[in-house]
Amino acid sequence: MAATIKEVAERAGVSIATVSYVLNNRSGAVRISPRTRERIWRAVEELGYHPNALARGLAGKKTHTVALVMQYASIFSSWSGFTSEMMHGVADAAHACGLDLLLHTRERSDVRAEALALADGRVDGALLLRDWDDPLIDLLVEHSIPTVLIFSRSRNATVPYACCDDELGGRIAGEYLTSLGHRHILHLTGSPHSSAAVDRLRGFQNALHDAGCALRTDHILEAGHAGADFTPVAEALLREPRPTAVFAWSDDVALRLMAEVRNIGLRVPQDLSIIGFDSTEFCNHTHPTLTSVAQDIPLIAAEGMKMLAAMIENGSEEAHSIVIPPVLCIRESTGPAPS
Amino acid sequence: MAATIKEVAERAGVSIATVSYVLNNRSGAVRISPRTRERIWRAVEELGYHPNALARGLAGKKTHTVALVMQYASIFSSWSGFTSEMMHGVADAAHACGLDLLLHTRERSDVRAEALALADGRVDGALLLRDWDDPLIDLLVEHSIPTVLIFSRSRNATVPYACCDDELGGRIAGEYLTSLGHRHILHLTGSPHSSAAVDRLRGFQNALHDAGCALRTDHILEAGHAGADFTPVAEALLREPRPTAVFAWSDDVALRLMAEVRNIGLRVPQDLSIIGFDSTEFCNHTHPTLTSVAQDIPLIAAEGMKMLAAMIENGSEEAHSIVIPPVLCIRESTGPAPS
DNA sequence: TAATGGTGCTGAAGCGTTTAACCTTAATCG
DNA sequence: CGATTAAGGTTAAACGCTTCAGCACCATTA
Repeated sequence: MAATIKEVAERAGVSIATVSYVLNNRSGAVRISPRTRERIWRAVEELGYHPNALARGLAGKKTHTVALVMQYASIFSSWSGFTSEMMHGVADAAHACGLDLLLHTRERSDVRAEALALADGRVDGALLLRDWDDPLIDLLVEHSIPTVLIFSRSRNATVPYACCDDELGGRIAGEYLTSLGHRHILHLTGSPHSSAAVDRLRGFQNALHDAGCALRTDHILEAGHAGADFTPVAEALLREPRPTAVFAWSDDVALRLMAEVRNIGLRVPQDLSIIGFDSTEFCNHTHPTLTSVAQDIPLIAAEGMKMLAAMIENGSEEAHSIVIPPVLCIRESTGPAPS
Repeated sequence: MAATIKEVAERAGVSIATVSYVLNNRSGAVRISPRTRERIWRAVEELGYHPNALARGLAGKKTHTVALVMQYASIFSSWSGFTSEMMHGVADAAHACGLDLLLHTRERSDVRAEALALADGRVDGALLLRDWDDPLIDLLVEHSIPTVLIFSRSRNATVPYACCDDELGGRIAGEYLTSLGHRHILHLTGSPHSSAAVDRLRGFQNALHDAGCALRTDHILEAGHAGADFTPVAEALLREPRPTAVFAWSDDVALRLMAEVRNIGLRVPQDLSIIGFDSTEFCNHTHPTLTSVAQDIPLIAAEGMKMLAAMIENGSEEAHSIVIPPVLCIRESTGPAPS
């Protein structure tokens, strides 16, 4: 259907090889006169030729495509804007690096199959948004597929990552709330498989400990993205000693908490302060607006993509992980502890 | 690096062709004894073999990959959850159809280049989330790439589409607001290049007209997704005759409107009713919760994907567009017109 | 005049599959 | 007993591209 390199060669009256050299501008490898170049480009133009990416990938060794591999379900079912901002960053950076994006959102049940599928030649590398202990990571290394983790640390030293300094983020939240005078604080954490959630918890715990009001075990509740049950949270809010503040590990969770809190009849922030994480755009549009620890999501995503591009280019050497510090973004949902 | 079909053949002691036949289970084409099959599968297992998708695509004629082509910038910069729900639907359906997803989010400046890139052999078809008058559509048809539009009608009869009945959606909003007694209503519309925005406007206009309170021209304001300027909206809200209700063409816009309205000092819904479109999850979490015309985003996305899969399978014949009716979802942001 | 070197190109071998066409062997038939 | 036929494969030509190795030609140089 589409024109092939052969047709271009015929029309320009040269060999296929010559066309290939000109198209890839492999200067130095072989010299081609300006006149011949000119003729070839004209033929390309006239035929509307575009090289076949499959053939190119097969013959050469690069496809200029990377996979974005996500945890299924959990990721697109969240409506916090995290996903959108991340995709934005990833797509931007990929484009800037001249890479195309193949989306992988399979169940994580058949990790081996997923790894094999990723090794089918279509991609030069993989950007992973997965649990930090995901077996897929090691499998990709085995298949020697350049891999970078985003929004998670990596336990495999050969796999670099780009993420927020989540421990610092947790600490920031803790220091801020205690500085407001809060002593009894609830923490809604994420999955224990998420290094981000775990780190935020640890940082938060340390901050509270340093402030002399250690986090109670029964004040740590897991509240993943999706339609998690919030009744334990409601109970904890009313149980003595009643918390006067909540640190939610994500804006997503914070927002759902706000609705819950309204139902109970507590006022934010007079009765209860709430702080989230991510500081996505909609924090400005809730009522009251949501105080949140801000991580630069597009930046982190983009940095991850750039690292991956570099690994693909130069081999996996010298790829160095990157950790971006978060900053506190104070809005209306937090205030002094009630006396 | 990865095992090839050749190695499998050698290990199983058969020819490459035999392996190919067994792997693709092309029964009827050639017969292979159970014992040979068995040996081949064992070799596959032992070598961890997975066919190279590029070679397969080159030799055969299918890649089992489709492109999801989006309007750049506009799409991931929205935080309303539309994008997330759509991606969810698309990813799900693609997986169900055995298709992989290649993401295309280029600028729409170089449409010809984009079309050529889509014709580079990597994809069997394209799912488009674009302006309804986008020149890319016709270009893809020229290149005879199976194409389906989602969330937009198509002006090219050979390109089927899956979308919401947006005109009905507009009508529903109009009938509901007029039934509440509102006579002066503001409409925040989207881009004139979006068939959804245009259709919703038309349906809304018709409904108001039928109710005997035609929509004033100065009560139609464009408010696209991104950081559009809202001062004209603020002005219109205070200008006589003062609107008592607003129909926003998307939840995204409605949410930003709510913040704006709070600044002005109007109460929702006592002073001003607000109705959005999409009824994404966060409508349940705003304060007050947001009344909205609900379209089934994942369903529409999935139907589009299924149509595309069918077109790829059976050729472009008999593909029939699908239009899903929306329903009204009443929450707290709308109420009777103030007397 | 022969050797050397640069210029400008071409031939052909891959890359890993699919698939139409053909080949071999042994059993079956008339 | 020679001809069919079925079973169970194999051969080799694509698919569209990259790239190494060479080759012909002309202009220098020794």
